[in-house]
Amino acid sequence: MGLTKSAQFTDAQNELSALAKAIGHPARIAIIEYLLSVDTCICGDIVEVLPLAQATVSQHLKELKNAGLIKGNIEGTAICYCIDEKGFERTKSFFDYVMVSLQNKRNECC
Amino acid sequence: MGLTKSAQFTDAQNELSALAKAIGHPARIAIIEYLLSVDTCICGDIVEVLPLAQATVSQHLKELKNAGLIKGNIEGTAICYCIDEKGFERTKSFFDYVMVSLQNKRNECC
DNA sequence: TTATTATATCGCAATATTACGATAAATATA
DNA sequence: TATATTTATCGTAATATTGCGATATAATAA
Repeated sequence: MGLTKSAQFTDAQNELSALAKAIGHPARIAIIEYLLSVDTCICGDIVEVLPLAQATVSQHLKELKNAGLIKGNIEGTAICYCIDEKGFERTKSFFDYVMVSLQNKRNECC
Repeated sequence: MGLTKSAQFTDAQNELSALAKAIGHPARIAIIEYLLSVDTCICGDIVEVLPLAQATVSQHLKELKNAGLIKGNIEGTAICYCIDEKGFERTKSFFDYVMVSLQNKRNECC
């Protein structure tokens, strides 16, 4: 089997899990952190910083872009990537919701 | 190959990506949402709510527990699971950091 | 036009995840 | 003790992800 039953879950559940999944790799965390540390960036910069081959980095960038966490502009022969705030805001609002729910509950269960 | 090069990344990067990875499945989002919506819960409750077999749900619960996102108490023949605030706080602080970094930057790149 | 440079995609091999039925383990009940 | 009930684990099959070398693609430079 091994096929996630996406159709059985809500759109919100699928969208949020897709965002979290995209963040769920150390190389992609490193890319996000790097993008936050520089004003602008091209793919080549990141390849030099990461301990991975160019093809692999390109793949990780694609996944972050598909998830809506980064966006890119063509800039001559290079591509300038940067953080896409909207994706992060959606993910952050989930954690805010979780935190608020927890405080409204004061769970004595465990 | 297919073996994530964890050793090449920092502990913080690996820990955070592990948390995000655990959240990165719609069934596990659904479990978290369910735990937030009830005061207490046992595995049987969740199995009825989710469109998955009991063995699969148990596996997802185990992953959430390993990631430190939920915790469980033995309660007779049942197990009471609930949210582990610490794991969520660590993940949330990452998004807070990302958001603060973005605001301090006003990225004109893309 | 012909390099050169930068990024993306293809194809492959290896590991990981997902899902489930069957079964084990542990506690409660008759 | 025997039987149900509940959750965990095992074994297996299928799909997904990771990583890289090789190659394609696109734009600049000579």
